[in-house]
Amino acid sequence: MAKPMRILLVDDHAVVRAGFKTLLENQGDMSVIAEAESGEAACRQFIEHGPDVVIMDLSMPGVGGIEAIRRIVSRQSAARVLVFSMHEDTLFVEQALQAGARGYIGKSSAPVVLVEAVRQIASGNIYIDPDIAQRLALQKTKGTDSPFQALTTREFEIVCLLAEGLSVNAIANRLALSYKTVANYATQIKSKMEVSTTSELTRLAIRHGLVKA
Amino acid sequence: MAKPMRILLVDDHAVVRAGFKTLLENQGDMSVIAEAESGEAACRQFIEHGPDVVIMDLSMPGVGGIEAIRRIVSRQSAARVLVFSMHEDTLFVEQALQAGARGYIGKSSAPVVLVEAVRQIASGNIYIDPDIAQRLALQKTKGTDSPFQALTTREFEIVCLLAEGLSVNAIANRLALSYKTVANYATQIKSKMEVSTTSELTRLAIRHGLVKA
DNA sequence: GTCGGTGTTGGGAAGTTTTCCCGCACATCA
DNA sequence: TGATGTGCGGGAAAACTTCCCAACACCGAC
Repeated sequence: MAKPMRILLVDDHAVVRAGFKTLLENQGDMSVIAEAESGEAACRQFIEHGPDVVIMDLSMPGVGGIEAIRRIVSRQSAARVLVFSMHEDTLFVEQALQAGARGYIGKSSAPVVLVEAVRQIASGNIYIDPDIAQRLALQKTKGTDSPFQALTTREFEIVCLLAEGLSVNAIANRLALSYKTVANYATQIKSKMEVSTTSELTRLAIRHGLVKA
Repeated sequence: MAKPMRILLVDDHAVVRAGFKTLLENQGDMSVIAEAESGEAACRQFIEHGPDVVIMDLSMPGVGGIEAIRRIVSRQSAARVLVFSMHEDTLFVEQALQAGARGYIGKSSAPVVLVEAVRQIASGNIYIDPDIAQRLALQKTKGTDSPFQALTTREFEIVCLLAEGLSVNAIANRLALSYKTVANYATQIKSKMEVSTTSELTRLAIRHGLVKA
């Protein structure tokens, strides 16, 4: 038998990590060699351990999952990152893949799908939950109506944080950007979304599933 | 050894269920006898199996976890429900306990806490994640159950308009007040509600049904 | 390869909003 | 008949927003 796959598990949720770890290691050929509970920690662990596969939750405090993927992939373009996310909104899928993720599975995926996805990605393939892939394809064919699709990656990232209630300053801090940059983005986003207050933006984001109420 | 605890696992997230199941069954004296992925299914499974403990996620599509707890407890007031939730917002904790939950642990709880919580609840005790319990107690000493009840009439009026997306200026106009007055109210409201951004306030208002998303 | 388009990052300056502190009016209630 | 709570708003400083601009990287087109 080949040597076990070396997996880095990233989720801010300790109980979920523990569950995953048990689940994966029960496969026999998978080994969770490191865990991280933030984007920053994920980058550090990635550099230190060079895992075969990274399993990454998107919604984490601090630098979010998308940004973590971006950092990891920019350092090591062959990195194999599997996103495991609570949101199945196709907007997040697109953003994650654009950031360099090799796979995406959602909260309603069957456990066997997680394992299968890890295997596929470890072999260098790309794996997207069939359900999600189908929806994504469907949306692509008929164009779509979410106003948020007009946003760039950065804009999307910022609108999520804004809608979650972070201040411009807090966002600048989290993303390591100048306060001015974030403020400018915020203005631009409101203009693109055709709203004038942060409150309207928040409600729009909630309606479109970018954040929960 | 006593016969194993019979557990009903409720989470709309199949992979998380699988992880939990493995984790719990590794304890030796816990057995997941049924799973459900919606509030409705949870009620049916509860009636059918009469588990010793129900582990319930709150955020589920359709009838949410809170409503499921309410239904289960109304049918069987001795039911032992442990809430395991992504949100650690005390609003949810209060709602869950009020609905009849016997325990609450959050996303950042250690795995050992989940196991401990299950044991405590199975023995008829109540278990709340210490961190959360502390925050809850703190809030109780200085607050009421619906945070918006602490607001005066005028404040309430203004918070509704703010959450609907009106600017301070627009509100001043509509209510024929000085914009200074409204701005001062807005500040005071945020302080009372313990939020720092309008976005947080909006989400709070939506969660409490003051406005629709 | 150069060119233009687009995305990202931020400075400058002016304008607007927020915040904090204060005072006044008025009603209610002990 | 004060004490208190509520409604209202001014002043000043701090913070934020907006608009306009510039540099840089990257990518596709010619």
